[in-house]
Amino acid sequence: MTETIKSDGVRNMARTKITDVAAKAGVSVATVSYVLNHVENQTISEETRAKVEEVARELHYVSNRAASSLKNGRSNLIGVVIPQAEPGKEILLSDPLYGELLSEMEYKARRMGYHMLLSGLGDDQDYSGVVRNRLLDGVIIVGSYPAEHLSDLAELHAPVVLVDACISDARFHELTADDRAGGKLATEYLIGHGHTKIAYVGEKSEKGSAADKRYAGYADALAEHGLSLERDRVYHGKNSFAYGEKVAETVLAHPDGTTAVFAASDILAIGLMHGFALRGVRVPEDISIIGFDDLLVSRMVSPALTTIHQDIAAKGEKAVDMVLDAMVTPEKRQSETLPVRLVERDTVRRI
Amino acid sequence: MTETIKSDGVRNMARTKITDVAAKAGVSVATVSYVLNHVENQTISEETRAKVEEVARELHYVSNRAASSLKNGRSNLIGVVIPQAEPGKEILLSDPLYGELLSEMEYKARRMGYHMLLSGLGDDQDYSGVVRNRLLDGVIIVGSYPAEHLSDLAELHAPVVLVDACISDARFHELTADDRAGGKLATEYLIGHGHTKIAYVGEKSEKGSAADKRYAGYADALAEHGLSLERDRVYHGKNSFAYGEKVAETVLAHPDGTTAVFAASDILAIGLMHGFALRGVRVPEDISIIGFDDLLVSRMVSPALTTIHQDIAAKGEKAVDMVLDAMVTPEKRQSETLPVRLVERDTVRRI
DNA sequence: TTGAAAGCGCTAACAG
DNA sequence: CTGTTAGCGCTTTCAA
Repeated sequence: MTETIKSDGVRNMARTKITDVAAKAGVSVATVSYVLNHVENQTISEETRAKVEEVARELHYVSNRAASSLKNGRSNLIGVVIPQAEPGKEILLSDPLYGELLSEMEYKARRMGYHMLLSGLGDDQDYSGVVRNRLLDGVIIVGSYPAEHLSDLAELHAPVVLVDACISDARFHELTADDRAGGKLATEYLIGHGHTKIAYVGEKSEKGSAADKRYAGYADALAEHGLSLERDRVYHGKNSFAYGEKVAETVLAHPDGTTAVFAASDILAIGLMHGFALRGVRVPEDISIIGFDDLLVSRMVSPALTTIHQDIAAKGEKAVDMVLDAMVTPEKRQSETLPVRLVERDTVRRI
Repeated sequence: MTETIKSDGVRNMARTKITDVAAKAGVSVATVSYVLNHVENQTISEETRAKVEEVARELHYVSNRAASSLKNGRSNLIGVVIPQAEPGKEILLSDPLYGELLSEMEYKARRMGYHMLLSGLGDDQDYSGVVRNRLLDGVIIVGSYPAEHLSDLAELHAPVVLVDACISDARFHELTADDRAGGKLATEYLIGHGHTKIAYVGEKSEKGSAADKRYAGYADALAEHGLSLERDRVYHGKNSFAYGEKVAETVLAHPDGTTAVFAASDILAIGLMHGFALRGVRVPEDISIIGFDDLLVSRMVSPALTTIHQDIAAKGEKAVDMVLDAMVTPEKRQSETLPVRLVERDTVRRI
């Protein structure tokens, strides 16, 4: 390793490269490559192998992935995209759900020998350029993606897994929770506790989105139990704590009263709880509430939130499994729906 | 773009490359490179420039970063490391703080033309191999990093910014919040509200860590106000909701009573609140509590948590600024301490 | 069982 | 103002 001056004037240790290892070990670069990459069908004498490995260790050799990527077109990189709520702001910020999901994906990817490239995405932006530029081996998109750029994604060589996407598109693999069943479960639980004046609070969102399916489940349950879906008990807004807090007032103002709320996400439910508390309305004594997601924080609020649990850890891990599988069998389209279940805590009372 | 069969048998569209653009535009590859990279000091006729840009667009040309990285040794990639709490589990999972921080860093990096490589890290692992393998241009390490591998990091060509690190090491740039001042501020606020029996709950952690400095601030405030630091009012445990919930009982069991708690993190404070609620102890009527961090969730709990605010968004943005600056002026060591401030909400009462 | 050598696509020094 | 060309470090085919 000799001291060199780079053209930009930065003083740098020249990196050990495969030729250095080859020279010191007295073999060719090919042999070094074979040994270090554990190339199958390439028989190497035990002696040579040991020698190469020893020298590589001695020289602290680390391969240059730019070179191998250039050669073989792969990057060992999975791109994870979390589209942004607001243009230019907040990516995973607004909902802790994303942090939990990401965390799991990163851990799984790492165990499988991949790294994770994390990106937010503005409303109108296209990710396919990044995929090509960085030679990403696979892509996971969480949430919605601008419809006008879906085709560009589809033309990529890299498999794309859509997690909780609004659209169902045969060109992509998809992973969701059983949102409709969960919405139904939540609503039936309220009905089972004697509630009939049940409000729905959820994100105003595209057809086919998770929120939309949760709403459908709400409608299913009402219909099945002979309750009519009253439009004025349905509140649509942003999927945020702030909106929940704000809409609490509107919910309380319903002329006929409301005894229970199904919030389509925990973050909304927690906002509602806060809004109720602000107005001296007690949960669950005065009004019951059930959420959806089972965030880590949902058991931290007081009272602890009754909610529909989705296994976020499993979702993150599964998403990575799916891209990796798709890299091996690109022709097989994968579509998975993860089960949900009810978690009884303290925000619903029997009336 | 012709259809090719790769050696692995995968059918693939051959990528448009710079030679394709050059050929179609009737110029050399050098010219294309100059135009597309906006190379300074390289005067290109407006006509040529326009032609090249047009052709590049027509052909949907996207450069191959493996090739440029190989050539110039840079990746336009910033590595962000979040050491794991438990070996093999939970990276940013346990504390929503990380999600907020990450989010900001990613957004800033993206605006600056970089991508973010996110990694967790086991207790004994070394990141320097990744930095060399991926030619990372800069590294941000959040939290603690295994001391035995610090030297490897220091030898890298890439600048390293330690965010909230335990150690202060001249070989690295560092970014922290003013934890000690914050700890003092919190404790003084309690004292100012008439409290004298003030407990401290915080993570048992290394000397020099954020938690340690917050504790020092607590001690400062007590000393300055003539209160003695009673060891049996100091509770050390894991920085988690669960520990806060559990330790609530111990805090309440103090023979002389405790009227206020300074929790060294919001996640602990919220755990404590929950633990108190479980035991029918009201906040702030029966016991006051103040936290540290001002997480998004801290205003979501009821009552909303009084806490020391640190500007997590600013911290994330600053961290990225610092690595980018360090890439330009590697010789200048940067060390920044961000201010904190008190946010009065509803968990401390005057006695 | 090993080695020689041809690129992968791009940048930038240098020549024109 | 534009083009030629020598690599960057690695993988892999083919020959020995």
